Amino acid sequence: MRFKNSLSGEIEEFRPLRGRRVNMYVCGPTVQESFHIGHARTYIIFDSIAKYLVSSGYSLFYLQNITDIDDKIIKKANETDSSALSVAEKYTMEYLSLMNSLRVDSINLYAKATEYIEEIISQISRLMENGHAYSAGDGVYFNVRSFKDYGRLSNQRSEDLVSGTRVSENTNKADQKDFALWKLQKPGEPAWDSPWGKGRPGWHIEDTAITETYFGQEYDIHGGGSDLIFPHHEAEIAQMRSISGKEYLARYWIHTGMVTLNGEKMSKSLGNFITISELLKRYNPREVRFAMLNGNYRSTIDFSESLMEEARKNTHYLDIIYRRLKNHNSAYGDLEIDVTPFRDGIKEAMDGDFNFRLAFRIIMDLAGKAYHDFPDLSKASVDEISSVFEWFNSFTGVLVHIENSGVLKEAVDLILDLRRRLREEKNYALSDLIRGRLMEAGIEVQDNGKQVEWWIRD
RNA sequence: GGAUAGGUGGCAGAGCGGUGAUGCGUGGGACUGCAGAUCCCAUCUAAUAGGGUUCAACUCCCUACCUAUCCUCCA
Repeated sequence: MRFKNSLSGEIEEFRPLRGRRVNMYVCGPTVQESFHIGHARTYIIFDSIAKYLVSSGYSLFYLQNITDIDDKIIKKANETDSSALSVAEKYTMEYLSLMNSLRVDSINLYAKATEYIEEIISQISRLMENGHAYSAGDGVYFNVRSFKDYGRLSNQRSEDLVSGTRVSENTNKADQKDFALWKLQKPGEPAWDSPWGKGRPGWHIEDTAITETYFGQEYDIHGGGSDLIFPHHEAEIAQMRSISGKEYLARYWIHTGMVTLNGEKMSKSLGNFITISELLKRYNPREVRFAMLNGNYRSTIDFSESLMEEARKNTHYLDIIYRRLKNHNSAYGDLEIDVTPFRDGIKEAMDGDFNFRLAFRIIMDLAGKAYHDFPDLSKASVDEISSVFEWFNSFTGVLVHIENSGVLKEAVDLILDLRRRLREEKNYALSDLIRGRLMEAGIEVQDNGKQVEWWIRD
């Protein structure tokens, strides 16, 4: 398996530190505001990458943090006359629920920053002891000059970094590049005890505290949106490596591209975002996943209706074929289709820097072939094709869930059988009424010649 | 100004040093009680500009220009 490592800028062969075991960490959200399509894209991509790693035989520990204490959360709490805790809790719940809707369910553990204060303090103490951090007027800072590789991930030379024009000067810092490890409490702010006084952690330290806890000082993959490369990921590297003295924090870094709206980055601060909830009112989760995966994961995508419509069309096409394969209820033919080239093609696409777009194209080709030859297919071929679909679905999550057993199926089949008789009697008024009512109840019905197909709308 | 991706047909987007992927859209046809879906055909002097390498460049190299993102919080 090969993919682009942002640290080197090269596509590299993936070699985990310990055999088939893989530790992957992805930066989660700050829970202060509703989540938008950009978040959806990043987390859907990593969900699919995680699932692909698992389906390729790796034993994966996928860890994600949730930033539940931060300046913006406090600001939001003040604006809404509530506590930082309740703001964080509200949006944490919303986040988890959205991820659940989007079938993002590969994360083994969500770690909240506030539950790792002890570990955070331990890291800051070690940084103080070995001279990489210092206490200043309003908190504790990391001394960037003390870490020679600062800038390596983002390819920035340390000297080029501070122009001073856009950053409001903080006179407590010894150097403008330095970043906060611990912020001392201001009136009304939530705070924890520490050797440097009551306060709260800076943004970057939670990640290394959490990853050190579960993965140790060096691990395999670190992911996140490309807007986190600088300064966030640079800071994480500086913190952990200054403690560990090791060559790496994570061996491989994967960064996802941004989502723009009318050519401008969708972001909380600009306010030009479409929330995931709004999107889910108009498109089902599988369509959203398709749209977010259907392209190079590192490229910027411009969000548009046509992007979503294309995803909708393609998803529906796959649904039709997959449903037929799974609900095969007519005679089999004797045509054998060799699925090996399709399976290998998808594998090759995915192993080559997670080329979802190409994998999608190949599954579409297989779908077209299956549809075209459907009546002639042998049972073995139907099963083989289904298994390719299922494997594909195991990491993309774009296929429809097939309801092909149970009480509901019995009931719907019965209703549709009665409707079939009405149609034979040309009682279209009643048969259309039944179809209409089933549709209202969320059951799609399609008449394809004599075959009637139905499924539950999602 | 520095860094990182890119600039391909109406749109989205691959691949390849030498047969113009594919999807969406559009046009036409087939099928159909209706709705929906599907199928077939068509849609093309496609490569930001200018140099260079080569028998041959969209594909390699250089230059310019343009776009997005980062250099402040951000997925």
